[in-house]
Amino acid sequence: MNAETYCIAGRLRMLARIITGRYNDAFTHEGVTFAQAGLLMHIFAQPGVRQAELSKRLQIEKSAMSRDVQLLQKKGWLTDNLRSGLFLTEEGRLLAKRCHKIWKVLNHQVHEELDSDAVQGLSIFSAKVISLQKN
Amino acid sequence: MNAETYCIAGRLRMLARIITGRYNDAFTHEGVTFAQAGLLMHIFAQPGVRQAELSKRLQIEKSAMSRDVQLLQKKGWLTDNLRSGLFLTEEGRLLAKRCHKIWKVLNHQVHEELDSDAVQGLSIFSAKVISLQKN
DNA sequence: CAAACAAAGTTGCATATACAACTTCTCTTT
DNA sequence: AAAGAGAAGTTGTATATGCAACTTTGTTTG
Repeated sequence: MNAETYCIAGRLRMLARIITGRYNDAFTHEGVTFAQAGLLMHIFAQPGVRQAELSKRLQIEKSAMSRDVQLLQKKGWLTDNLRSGLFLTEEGRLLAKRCHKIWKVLNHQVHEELDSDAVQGLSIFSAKVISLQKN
Repeated sequence: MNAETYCIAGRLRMLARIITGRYNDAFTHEGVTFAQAGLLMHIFAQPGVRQAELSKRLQIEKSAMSRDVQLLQKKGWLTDNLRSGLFLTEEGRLLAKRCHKIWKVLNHQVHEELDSDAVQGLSIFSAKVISLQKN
């Protein structure tokens, strides 16, 4: 390992921009961003989940989460009362299912393109960051 | 390596949020975000650099870059003509130097906290993504 | 029960980011 | 030099994100 310490934050942010772009492309024809699709899939998998729970799990600030879910609701994918658990509308459920299909194929493709060393590299990094996080 | 393929984009975005928060904290008392500090340091290191060049290097969309540099200018850290290369004002140079001191210490701390396996994991991942990018 | 407190959610404000469309700049070729 | 092409930069519009302050909701306790 060389002594030249590159910027962890800068690198991560750049990678997130690159990969987010790739995922966004895959979802454009459904009219959603990756961030929206991700939330929809989380809510689909756990109907009634609270904002606070998603906020912790995804490490998104609660006010950002509040606005994200308001947007999903405005688009007609979430039922009315956002304060007592999140539930998909029928339209939201259908969309979430289509997103999941897209995601599954795409994520598999990306895993293959990056090869297992790269993916494992990210896993190791991720595990370490998360382990420090929980303190 | 297990068969359960986690979401590369989701993971990266979460990590970027976590680490960005950490870096932002370190820069708050200078009144800059990490993103701003990073740009200042790049421009300090390469006076006269073009937006297009930074845009490619950091993989930030050109319109986003345009607004980022406009903000730096509004804050008094960049000289007038943004279309013919970016130059720091005296105030900008002083700030960039202070940011670099902060960054150096912080980035070193983070490298140590994460240990070399984690950092190397990110390097491997990063190298692979960037190699695919250049096609 | 009522006041106090804590947790959850929202809103004001600011920044970071992308895509599409437009403008400006630069260079080449005639 | 005029025209055209392509690169660079900007602007309109929308989303994603964070911090601080506020409101609402739920729990604890005197």
